[in-house]
Amino acid sequence: MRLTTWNVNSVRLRIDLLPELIARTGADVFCLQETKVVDQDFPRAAFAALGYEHQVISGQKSHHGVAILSRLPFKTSGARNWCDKDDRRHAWAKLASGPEIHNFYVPAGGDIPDPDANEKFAHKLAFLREAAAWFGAQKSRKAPIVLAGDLNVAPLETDVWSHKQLLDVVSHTPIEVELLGNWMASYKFVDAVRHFVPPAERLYSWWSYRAADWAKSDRGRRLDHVWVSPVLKDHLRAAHVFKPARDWKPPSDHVPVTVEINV
DNA sequence: ATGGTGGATGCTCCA
Repeated sequence: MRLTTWNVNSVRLRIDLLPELIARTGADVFCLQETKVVDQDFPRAAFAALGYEHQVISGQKSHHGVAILSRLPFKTSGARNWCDKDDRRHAWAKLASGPEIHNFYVPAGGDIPDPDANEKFAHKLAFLREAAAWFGAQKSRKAPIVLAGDLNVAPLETDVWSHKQLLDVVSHTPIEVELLGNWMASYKFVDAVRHFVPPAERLYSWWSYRAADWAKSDRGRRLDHVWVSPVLKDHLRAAHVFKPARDWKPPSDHVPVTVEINV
């Protein structure tokens, strides 16, 4: 099974890139974030026509929004609210024969890395804590789970273009890195991408729109992740960050991340 | 130190 996570920054603007995306990733399952569209306007038919007829969509007007689009059938699927908000930031699907998939869009957190001064940052920290508590409370921590999404945290020093310069920049602050680590530990998740790419090697999945030349300045961050639960660790086959997508027209500021798992 | 761009929306917010 190949699973691709991609923050599309508007699914309707990115829809024409789908055939290329499918050709490049061979995805059986897509986890999309920032779809930015209400469910009734989601381009369901375009995905179905390409073979992704199993869909769970949780969107809202203008902001956020997630979707799982799959060639493989679901046994059950749904969406969940976090932090008592009805932001659409999480969808899940249990494959009929395969793992349970969770797709997350963690709050970006605003600009000021102080929860007292910035309620968006407070929300982000609360979200990370609540997610860790939720997975930690699962009765059996043995289910095969793939957790993917834009987690809006770059945990390793090599996940950002400058560890020192980003220590006080939201996405790479010590408290965010600690809370993301707690979330991983809550279910003993394994970072499926770093399983293949050594931590010493720089790796990014996002480059700001605000650079004159994103590739030349290369000030990226690895915000998009795929984690697997321990039982799937030995089933991991490959991981790939599809950097050329940053030059697609029109580009998302995030690129697709694909993981291949034997299931 | 600052502002830079892009998306959805509707004369601004969010990333």
